[in-house]
Amino acid sequence: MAAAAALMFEHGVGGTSTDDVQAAAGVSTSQLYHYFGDKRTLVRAVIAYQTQNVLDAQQPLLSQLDSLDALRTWRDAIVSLQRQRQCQGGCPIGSLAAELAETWPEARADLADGFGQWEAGIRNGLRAMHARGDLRPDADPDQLALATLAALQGGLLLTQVRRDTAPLEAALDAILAHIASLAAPDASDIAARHCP
Amino acid sequence: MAAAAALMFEHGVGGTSTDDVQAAAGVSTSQLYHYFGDKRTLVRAVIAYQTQNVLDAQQPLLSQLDSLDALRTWRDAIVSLQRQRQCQGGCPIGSLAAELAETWPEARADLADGFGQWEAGIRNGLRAMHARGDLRPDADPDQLALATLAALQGGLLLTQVRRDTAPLEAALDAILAHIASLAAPDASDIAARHCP
DNA sequence: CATGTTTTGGAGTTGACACTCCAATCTTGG
DNA sequence: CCAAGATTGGAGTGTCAACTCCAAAACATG
Repeated sequence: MAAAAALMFEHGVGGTSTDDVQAAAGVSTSQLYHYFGDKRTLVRAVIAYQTQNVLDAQQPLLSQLDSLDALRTWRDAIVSLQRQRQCQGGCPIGSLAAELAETWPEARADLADGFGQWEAGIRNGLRAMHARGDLRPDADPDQLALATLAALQGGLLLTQVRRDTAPLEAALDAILAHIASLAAPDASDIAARHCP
Repeated sequence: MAAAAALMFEHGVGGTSTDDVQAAAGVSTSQLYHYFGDKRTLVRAVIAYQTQNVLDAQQPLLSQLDSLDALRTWRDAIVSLQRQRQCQGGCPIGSLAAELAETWPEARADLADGFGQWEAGIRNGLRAMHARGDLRPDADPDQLALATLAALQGGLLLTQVRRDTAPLEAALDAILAHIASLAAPDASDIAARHCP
């Protein structure tokens, strides 16, 4: 399972044969087919596994993503993770999505669901900020959450292709700056403001 | 060539056999191998073809992408194109990138180059705005261009997976709003500004 | 310990796919 | 009109990947 996920992350679904998975996991053909039935089932299991993996990894930061500082810490964590991977591999869910979405409706649904959960994590934080009055009333936290996830995915893709974290940083910094610009000014800001 | 590009856009590179291409293009095996040598060469030709396609399609808008209005028109064009495609297919370059980047260094380089040209198109417009004083001096047009392309790619991916243009719109609107917030205030804005 | 059930090993089958090969056809230059 | 070369058709080949199958081993239950 973990072996299959790792191989498919590295070589794509199409580039990973069941033999490869067997060799990496140290199991025989019959075991693999006994537990998974066929390759499609295996792939869907990998989708679920990777979704869970990503969500678990993000959980600690995601659950408290309700301030600009938290968002910046989150950004830094993602960038440094990508850097330590030498920009190889993009997003585990995003890569699967791009490869499978168009050719396999069931997989697309699974992946849409995975993205949905991720988006929900981000959305919760932004909604909390909004409810607390940290974001201006006219800001739409749901839309910002969607835009943030999109920026992350696009940044990861470009970063993967260019082998350079600059696009990821630019994308996340832009969306964070945008969120910051929608932050409700607090008392001290108002006091400090002056006419030009 | 066009047939191969269309098939690979729809079913991915792995999901497109040389037989499929032959059937779609109405040519025989020997023609295909006479002109392309092998599948790898064909795929690289498809990458070049799609890059050119995208750049040509964007050219009219991209070459004048030097104002907020132009950016908004560009955004609308992309969203409506995606909508009329019923959100199928994502970005021709982005899909290829996600599928091939990790497993084939030469293709990755080709795709990085394609993205580079696209980014350059966006960058030119933003640099023009910056030079003309439409953007605040502390805004970095190069970084904004990168972030814009990333937002577009991420938005397209999520839109493809969810079969709904909302993510694309959210992503592009966020980055455009961010650029707008970096626009240098003109005389009338300053006149209209007042202390709270 | 006996018997039935689940799990495992690995050889074997089937089909698809990238690619080859040579004969037939068309094009070109004299 | 002829010969040399370029181009085309399509059957054929080797490889590889997904999946099957059955016998052997492990395990459970009375």
